[in-house]
Amino acid sequence: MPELPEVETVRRAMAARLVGRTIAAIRTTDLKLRVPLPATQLQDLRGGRFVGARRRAKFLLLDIHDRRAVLLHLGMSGNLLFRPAGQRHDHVVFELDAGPPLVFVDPRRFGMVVVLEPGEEETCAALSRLGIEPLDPVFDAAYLRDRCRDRSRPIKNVLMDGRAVAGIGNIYASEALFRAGIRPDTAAGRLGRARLERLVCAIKQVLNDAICAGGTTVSTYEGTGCGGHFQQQLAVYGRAGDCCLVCDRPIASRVLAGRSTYYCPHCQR
DNA sequence: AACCGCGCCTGTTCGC
DNA sequence: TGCGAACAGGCGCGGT
Repeated sequence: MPELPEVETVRRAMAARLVGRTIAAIRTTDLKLRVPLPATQLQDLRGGRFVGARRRAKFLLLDIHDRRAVLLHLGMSGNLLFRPAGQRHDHVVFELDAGPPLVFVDPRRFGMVVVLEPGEEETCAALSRLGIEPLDPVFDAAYLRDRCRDRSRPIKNVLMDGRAVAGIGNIYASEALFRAGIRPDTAAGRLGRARLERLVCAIKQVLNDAICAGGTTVSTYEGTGCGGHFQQQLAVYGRAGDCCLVCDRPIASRVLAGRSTYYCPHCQR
């Protein structure tokens, strides 16, 4: 599922291949995604030229020359692909002035595509609720400690709460906690400065490693173009019952905040 | 106010 | 073998 590293991978692909292209035509389906597709607003983008590709948490912003922007969320099965359109689950098709069209594909329809008019980004509710970026230098142990202070909820829930730090999903929360040697169900408020320092380090490291690998490819998400290969570096996610790569004992799993969580009961305390 | 649990979706996997 | 149930999950919302 697309989390921060996967969205960043798509962003880079858009920066390389989409920026500079002009929209020749747009086609949309009638199917409702997370919100209904704004068919008319999308049609009105015809003639617009893409001038930038940005990421905020798991949101993508494709900037148009006239200060409008296309705001996308890949949900859990969304993708942006340069290829001929017409397949099942193709929801939005951007015909371009050169090359194959850009297609927004999303089988499970948890994704979102909206058009932001000039200035609308600043007032956009979905974006304004977001916490800070985990790869931003302002995300440090002091910040995380502030978000954990007096909290009894599990640390994994804090990491997954986009209002604190945005873009970490289920895969990378599990992986970062493993790298930091912290049990996912540890009450956030019980973590001291040293452990939070380690956790912040582990989060940045695992996200950067995954971005370098082009993201994680799983059954529901093949990545953009050739797809990422971070799944080869997963230490705990999806490995319940398998041997821990460090201590050889079995990886455990349990549900936290309604999400499967994987950890090594021996390496994580 | 904080936080948990639910529902939205569909493709895949599992058990009977 | 074939079918339905369970599961996957980001996120907003409603209830506690």
